[in-house]
Amino acid sequence: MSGAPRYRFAPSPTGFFHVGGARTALYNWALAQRTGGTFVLRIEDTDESRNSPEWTRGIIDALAWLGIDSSSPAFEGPHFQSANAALHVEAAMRLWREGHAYWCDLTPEQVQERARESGRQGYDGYSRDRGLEPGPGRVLRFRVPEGVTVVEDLVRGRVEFSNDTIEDFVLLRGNGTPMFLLANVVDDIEMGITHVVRAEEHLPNTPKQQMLWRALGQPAPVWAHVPVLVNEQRKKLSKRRDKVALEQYRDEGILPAAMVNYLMTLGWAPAGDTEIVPWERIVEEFRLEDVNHSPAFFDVKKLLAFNGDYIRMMDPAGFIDACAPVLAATDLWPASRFDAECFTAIAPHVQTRVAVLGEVPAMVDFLFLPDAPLDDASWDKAMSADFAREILVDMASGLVDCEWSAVAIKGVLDAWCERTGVKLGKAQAPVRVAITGRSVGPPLFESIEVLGREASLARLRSALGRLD
RNA sequence: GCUCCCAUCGUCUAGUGGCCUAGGACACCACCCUCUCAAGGUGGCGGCACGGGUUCGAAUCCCGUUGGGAGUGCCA
Repeated sequence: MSGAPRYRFAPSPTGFFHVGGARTALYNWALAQRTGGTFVLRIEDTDESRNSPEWTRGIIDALAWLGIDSSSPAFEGPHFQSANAALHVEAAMRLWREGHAYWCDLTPEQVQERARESGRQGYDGYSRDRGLEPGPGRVLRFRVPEGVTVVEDLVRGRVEFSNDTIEDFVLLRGNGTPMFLLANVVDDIEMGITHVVRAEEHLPNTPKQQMLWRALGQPAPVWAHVPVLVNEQRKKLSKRRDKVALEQYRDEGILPAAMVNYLMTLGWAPAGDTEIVPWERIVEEFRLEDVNHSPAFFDVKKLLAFNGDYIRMMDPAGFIDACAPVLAATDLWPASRFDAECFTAIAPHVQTRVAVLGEVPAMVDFLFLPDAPLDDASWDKAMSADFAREILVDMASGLVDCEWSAVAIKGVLDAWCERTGVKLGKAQAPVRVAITGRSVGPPLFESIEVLGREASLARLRSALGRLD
């Protein structure tokens, strides 16, 4: 065993990959990368039946999307906690033999009853000195020593817990199965974990775990409890009310680099005046000691802004490639009508106009539909202009034999504007609606060029017909 | 209730006793650019929760108040 640090990451078994978990994973990964350490993935559930292969697969896919590559030498796992049950029980028995734990035959109801009578919280240590042997229905409890437990935390500093506020917690259930807390520590020791970087919500449990490490004869790992992610109500992100599944953002067309960069700026900031920085710089600069102490609001608006920046940073070909999945998945047009060349031609114009890839299909659908997708509000507004009919007639004739380029097409409209004195900004509106169906979208003349002469003329005539 | 954590613009943050008249980013507003919408450019709005100390000097250190949050299972 070398001295290289080993960082444990354990996603909470929720059925999806939580954005908060994603950030913690990134912290661990960045640290492992910089220090030459190892990122140890652990699936933590003492109940094997809940460790579904799909869930594990999903975790690994999500991590890969974030750039945490399971085939990297720095990546280890997944380890399944439930596979180590025998080891957990063995450790518990050792703690009992050495006097660090004792058996208790009280039922949960009896424990509650005693607490109610004495007016004190939790278990009162009733069986501490009764010298009970193991037996069915009996739980093994840890004998919390007197004194104070000091947790040295890399982000919080020194945190003290008076041991008399910690009850003798259960290690082994009445049915003999190990509790999470025990399993966790035994696995950490077994896997040589040196750094535990996780969400702040685990801080109150830390003294218990640290006592377990000591009782098992091991020096505690380095702890780091990072602040939780909250919603606008300043409450911990919840599955019910908040959008917390990483997969959902991925499916909507958030770029992994943008998500990674944004997540890293929650509770931390790279040096300098810009927060948009490549992963390499994050690896170089990120320090747990610099992580903020207070909860951070997960701001989707800012995520979108980051994503827009990342979209614009892509080269045109890269953008086109990135759009492929959303274009293939859309049901806005029949798949057979999609034309890759058309999309390639219009792509640079949509690249500056979207914040997520998911917006792309709706912006170019008019190119792949037989007719302009009609938006009534846009139509009513644009066609109410008194020159609407006139301009459509003029374009319908002008486009018949003009040179087929965006500039030439613009020239036709410019000429009309010159004759009538109508501003181009006004004059383009009815044409835009006739061609694209909407009042907003990519630049008009390029759109017409890409659409083609025949289709454009057909749409102008069809709009004219509709005007009557 | 008990234990623990936290407190800089609306939001995310920089700041570790003098470089602070508190810097940046997102959002918002205005202007410029412009065929719509964006993008881009320029500028603006806006903050150290409160009260006491310590110090020549406090956003920064200490105490208290208030306000938030988390944990409190024979769950993980």
